[in-house]
Amino acid sequence: MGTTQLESVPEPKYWHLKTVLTEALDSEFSVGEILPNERDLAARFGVARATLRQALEQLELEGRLQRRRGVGTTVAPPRMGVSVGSEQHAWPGGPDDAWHAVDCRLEVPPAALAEPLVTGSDEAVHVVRRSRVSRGQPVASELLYVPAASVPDLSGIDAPSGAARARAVLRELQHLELERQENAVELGSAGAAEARELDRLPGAPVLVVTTRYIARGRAAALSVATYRADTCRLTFGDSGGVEIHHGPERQAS
Amino acid sequence: MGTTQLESVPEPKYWHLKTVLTEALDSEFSVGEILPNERDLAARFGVARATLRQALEQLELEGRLQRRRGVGTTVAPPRMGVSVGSEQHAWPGGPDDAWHAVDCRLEVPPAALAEPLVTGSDEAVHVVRRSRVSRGQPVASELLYVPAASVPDLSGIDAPSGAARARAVLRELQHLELERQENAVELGSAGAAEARELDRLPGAPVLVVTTRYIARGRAAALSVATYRADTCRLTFGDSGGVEIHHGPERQAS
DNA sequence: AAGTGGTCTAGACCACATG
DNA sequence: ATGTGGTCTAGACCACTTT
Repeated sequence: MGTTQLESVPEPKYWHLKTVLTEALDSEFSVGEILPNERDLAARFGVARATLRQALEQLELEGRLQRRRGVGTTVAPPRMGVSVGSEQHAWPGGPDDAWHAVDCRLEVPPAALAEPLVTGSDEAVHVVRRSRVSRGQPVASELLYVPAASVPDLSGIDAPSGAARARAVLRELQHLELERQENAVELGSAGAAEARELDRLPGAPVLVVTTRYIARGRAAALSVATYRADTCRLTFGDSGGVEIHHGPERQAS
Repeated sequence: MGTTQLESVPEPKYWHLKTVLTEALDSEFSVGEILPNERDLAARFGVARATLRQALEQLELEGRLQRRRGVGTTVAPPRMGVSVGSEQHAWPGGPDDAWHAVDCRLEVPPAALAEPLVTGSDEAVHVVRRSRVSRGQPVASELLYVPAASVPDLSGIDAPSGAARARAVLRELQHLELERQENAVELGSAGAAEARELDRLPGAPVLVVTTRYIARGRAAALSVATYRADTCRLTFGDSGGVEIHHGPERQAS
């Protein structure tokens, strides 16, 4: 024959690059190790920097690489499993929940949330801001919308805002009997605020977990939590979750 | 004073573009409507095509747009909620599950899955391929790994492969008593095979749902399901899920 | 054949972190 | 000051769908 009649559908360069890099990561690199810079890598592979970046972007999306402006590109550790929507339903802020309250303000929620909250469109609700840290790294940022009707006894609390008030709202929530909770996960991108909180650039991919807490047949609270998609694997249902390993990938010295 | 001393941190053009486009989508466009082509849009906004594309990519990632090569860019409908990990644990292939079996082969699973499956590294297992369609659109593709030990009575089945054998394997699974299941969700990108199955380009963002089915204290099956991240919102726990609406967005005529 | 989005290039400049 | 990744440009060509 002579010519190998394959390549009738030549795969894009960045795709091939990604494959090569993935194999290199699996076999020749250690977690935490820094890669050559983009200009050198591009030259080494004989492609334009933009093409190389296309491959690196995908690898970062898959949690294999971590890139930081001004610093460099490093090999990322395996994603950490973070548990969401535990089997035994529980209010946020209860014992053994991984969050810590940051702030609380009284605000009118975005129009997009009016329906699931069952509040009037212009009705102000308590907005509790919480953050979640795992292994010393911020992994999620949450906005918890609590209609005033869900925490009727919120009096005698002098703090009009701040972490103290946030904890007070969460404490009052526990008094309600939780019927059930509804969860949803979808892909999103970090807004300016979440990006700062998660130590990422705006637009970074995030997993958005929306939880509706139902009590007495009504939505007593609505949580919108954004998790770093590059570093997190969300586990739910029963304990733990499944560990997936890439390759040899030793620990960097 | 004079100059508005803001813009000390000027936001990137593509970010601003994304904001403008989002507002336009919310107020001036209908679901299914086609946008002007990229060259025209770029010219209209006075930016390079690559910059415009950066904005469009993010909007597609967020499920607001749908782009198809050779066709154009259209306004995407709201994401559809697809239920995963139903509350009442059940084996795959049971009554009222949304999947349909496609194929089944006997293969050695990728090394990365050996540990969660608890099989020997070189042990072949049944690999059932299933696909899931919702509203006439493919939304997910699954590989279900079933160790031979989990389906001991798989004899008298003459079909060595194909959909018939796949259904047989699933049927045999029901005989085991399911202890519990462990779920995890993470972000990934479609490989060549999944991309074809999901009607997307390779590298498209997907939500990977890994489920480990536990019976008699051992992993009796392992499912790796990849969902289209652009069109799907995964719901779990109790029924339904939370509906989020963007804006007016009328239905296209 | 025409029109669309997808890939690729070779540059330039900017924002950020570090020495 | 230097080096990194992030943004942006103005072009070119390719793969695909539709007419």
